Parts: sequence; C-alpha cells; structure tokens
Amino acid sequence: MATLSTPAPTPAPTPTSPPGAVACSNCNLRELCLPMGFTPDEFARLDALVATRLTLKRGETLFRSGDPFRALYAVRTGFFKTRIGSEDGRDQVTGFQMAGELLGLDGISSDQHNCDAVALEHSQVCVIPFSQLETLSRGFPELQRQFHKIMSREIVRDHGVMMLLGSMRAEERLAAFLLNLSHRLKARGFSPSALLLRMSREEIGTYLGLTLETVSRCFSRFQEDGILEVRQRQVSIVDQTTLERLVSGASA
Amino acid sequence: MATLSTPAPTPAPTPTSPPGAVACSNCNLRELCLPMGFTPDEFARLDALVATRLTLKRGETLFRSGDPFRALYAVRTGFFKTRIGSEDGRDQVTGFQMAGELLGLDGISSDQHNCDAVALEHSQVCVIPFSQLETLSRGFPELQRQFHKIMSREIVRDHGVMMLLGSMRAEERLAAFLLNLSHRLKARGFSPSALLLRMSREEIGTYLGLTLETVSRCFSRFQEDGILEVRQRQVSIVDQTTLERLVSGASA
DNA sequence: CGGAGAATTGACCAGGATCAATTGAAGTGG
DNA sequence: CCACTTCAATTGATCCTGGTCAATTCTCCG
Repeated sequence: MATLSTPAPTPAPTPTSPPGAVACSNCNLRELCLPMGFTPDEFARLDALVATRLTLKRGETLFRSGDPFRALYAVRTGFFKTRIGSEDGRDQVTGFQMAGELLGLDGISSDQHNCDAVALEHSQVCVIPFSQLETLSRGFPELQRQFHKIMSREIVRDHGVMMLLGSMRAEERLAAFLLNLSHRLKARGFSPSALLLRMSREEIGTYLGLTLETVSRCFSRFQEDGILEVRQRQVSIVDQTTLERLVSGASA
Repeated sequence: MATLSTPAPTPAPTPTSPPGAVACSNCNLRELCLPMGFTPDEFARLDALVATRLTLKRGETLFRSGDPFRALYAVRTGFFKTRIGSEDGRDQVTGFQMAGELLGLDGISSDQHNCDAVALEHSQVCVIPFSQLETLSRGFPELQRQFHKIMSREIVRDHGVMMLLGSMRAEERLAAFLLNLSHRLKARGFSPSALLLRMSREEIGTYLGLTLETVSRCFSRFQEDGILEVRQRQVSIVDQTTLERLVSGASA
C-alpha cells in the first residue's frame, strides 16, 4: 500500500554532519525538546552529544523497521510520519511528528527499529546517539528525568490514540486529530487555526482507522456545517468550539 | 460505565509492608521483571529498592487517574486492567497486566497517574519508588538499560494495539487478543491453550474497541468453527493455526 | 431457592467500507 | 505556454460489519 510517491530510488538520507552552526544551547526548539533549566556547562555537554544532523527530502525514510537501533532523532524542521506494517500489507500510521519531537523510541526495546519513519516534507533531524545519551544521563539527573518524561509522554499519547481508535466515531476522530495538530502548531508559535496538512487523506485515514473516502466526506461535512474551510490540504478552523464539543461526544 | 462490581466502598489497598520474605534476588519472576545477569551485590541493591508490597482484592484500585505519581508497581501475582476515561463517560481499557509486568509508566510524564489500575482478581504488587529507581539506575548501567527497554517495550506494545484497533476486523481482534494472552501465559509456564479469562466480555470489548455482544458472538462463532472451546470464561484454544491465520488477515 | 450480574442470542439498523466515476491540482515534455 | 500524464481528492451508490435494543439463559452467591 503505497502512501507517498518516491519516484527516485531514494538512497540513504544525506548525512550532513557539518557542526559549527546550531547547537542545543542556542537552538530555538530547546524548550520543546528538552525543557529544563540547564546550566551553561550542562548545555556544553548536550551540544557534544548532539553533533550530527541529517537532511531528508520529502518521501525519504529516516529508518525502517528492522534497521539496527543506534540513535534517537529530534525533528528540527519538517514533518514525519511513523508507520508499522503487518505481514499482509496493511499498515498503520502510528503518529505524525513535527519540530521538537523525538523519533525512534520504539527501537530501544529490541535494539532495532520497530517502525518506519518517513519525511512528509523536506526535513532536518538531530542525531542523538543512544548509548551516549544513556551515559550522559547517568551523570546528569535533570537530563535523565527529562528523558524519562519524554518516553512516558509517548506512552500517554499512545493511550490517547487508543481511546480515539477504540471509542470514537469518524467525525470525532477527525475533530480530535485536527485539534491536536492545532495545539501543537500553536505551541510552536504558528497559527492554531490555519493548518497546512502535510499528509494525504489516505495517511490521515490510516492513522485514524478510517478510509480516505470517509476522511474526505468528514472534511466536506465540516465545511458544510461551517466548522472548517477546506481547500485541499489547506484547512482553516472556523469554529473551534464546535470542534471541541464534537470530541467530547456531544453530537452538537 | 461500570466495568467491575465493587460492592464494598473499596478503601485504599492494604499496605502489607512486611519485608523479610521474598526479595528480587530470589523472586521467581525476576527473569520477566528484570531479565539481566546481575551480580549478588547488584541484587542486594535491588532488594533494598523494592521493599514494600501491596495486596489488593478483586475490584480494588491500585491507583487512579490524577493520583500523585511516586512509584511504579510490578505485578507479583494476580491480574490487572488499566483504563482511561473521557469526560463523557466512555472509557477505554488500555491493557491487561499479569505477573512480571509493570504498572504506572504513564505517570512519569506529568508526576501524576494518567489512568486507573484495577485488580481483576486477588493480586499482589511490588512497590518501586520511582525517584529511588532513577537514583539507583544512575550508578547501575544494566538497570538503566533494562528500564529503558521496558518503557520502550510498552510503546511498541501500544503501537501493536493501535494496529489492532485501526485496521483489524472483529474476529481478527479477538484472535490477536487470545493469542497474545496465550503467549504471555506460556512465557510464565502456564498452558498456552487453556485460558481462564480474568475479565468480562465487556472489558474485552472495551479493550478491543467492540461491544460486549460482538465479543460474545465472535466467541460463539469460533466455537462453531472448532477453533475454540468456550465455557464462560474458560476458553480452550483448539486450533491455534487457524487463529494465527485469522490475525494475518487471511479469512481462514 | 431466589436474585443479580454475566453471557448468549435474535432482530433490526446505521455508520463506514467498498466500488466506481469524476473533478481538481501539479508536474512533464513537446 | 499548453496538452498530457499522474496522482490526490471529491462525490455518489450500494453493501456489510458491527452497533443497538431487547429477550432469555446461565452462573454464582447469599
């Protein structure tokens, strides 16, 4: 089940390891990535940890299920999806990741990645060698705690998706999805109402446990009801209140 | 939406902190709980960490969403479910936990628990004070690594549930659920084919994103097809191969 | 033995899936 | 610069899985 066209044979992502420029200590994402009050010395140690950067073009894969696990990746710019696939070809999108979010946590369990991470647009990630992260965090309680919180947050997020998939109807799912995107964009200083979707209807559907047709129909209905304005992947949230009421089950 | 009867007002679980007896070092679950080759000295430090034990009766709650998070809990004996609830009353069972499995990982993210953990039968858990676990693991790389693997495994498990909820049909979901139970029982030395379900049809349904009627009907159909033998909560797997084929999407 | 909750089963309905056609947008090469 | 290709999105018609409502039946306890 192809999800994103990859016309060229898609070689490995270009390893742009030129350091020099941006470091954690003056990265504008550091509040999202590792929101703690670190000292300058601690930042220096972080900067040493995160030395490499990777650039990926739209459609390229950061890692695949089965690849040996060596590092986590922090999204610097761009947008990703992660997906797992079953034997019989069906696949499930397990998440969409934007700037400041971490990729690869699932690989720790078995020393190999358990999902595919695909760039949905031109993207850049910071490479965090995992064994070094573990070493550093042993002498650095705040970092340790922060890392544990990030893993736990991923578990909580997954439970939210389970609730969405297990007990919400189509419209509620899409509403929850849009509001979630909106919140995350707002937290990054973008407009919470003007969304530019980076993924196709099919990818949304595969995430929400719906078909692409159902997703499209829901978009249309929301537009008719004056909740959204939809022009392809350009979506404006017109009536956030109603959207929120939808998620809570009130069929408003 | 009541899931388990709790006739008595259910006070806090009885805190049986009598140490002395069983310690991690000679716990027969240690392969499941912390499967590493620890030295005697390392075991001694673990034993000091896990000093308290709690006993819960069927229907009692170990922790609730919103409770302050202070410890993780390792199931020693018994069976639990975890659930999250939405504002409008719908709840979602996020997992069933048996001996050797950890409860409470979701609480790390926000310093308070994000789900309810309910004992489905008389159960005993080991209390693992979290800040002590973090402290200990800073001087104890194998423990640190093991803990990270456990968290990551939970993420991988959740992704599996997302795939189940997002892309499987009712029969496939129930088949996957039963096979999962079977594997976990086998890993604990129990029969992988004779299952005694600790949860109601409704709880299974709430976990699998189905109604209790659908769960019941699937059980009946599996019995008609000679895949299972079902007598209430006493379920025998007769034809494991067909069950496995069901999960892979081949409609047998 | 009687009552309460759990499970089964049936009848009916509806939310989404499926199949299929059409429109729309974006990139390609003449 | 425009026809052509290709893929994404929309929309319609129909079907089917699983939800809903309701009636028994079965267990387990008090």
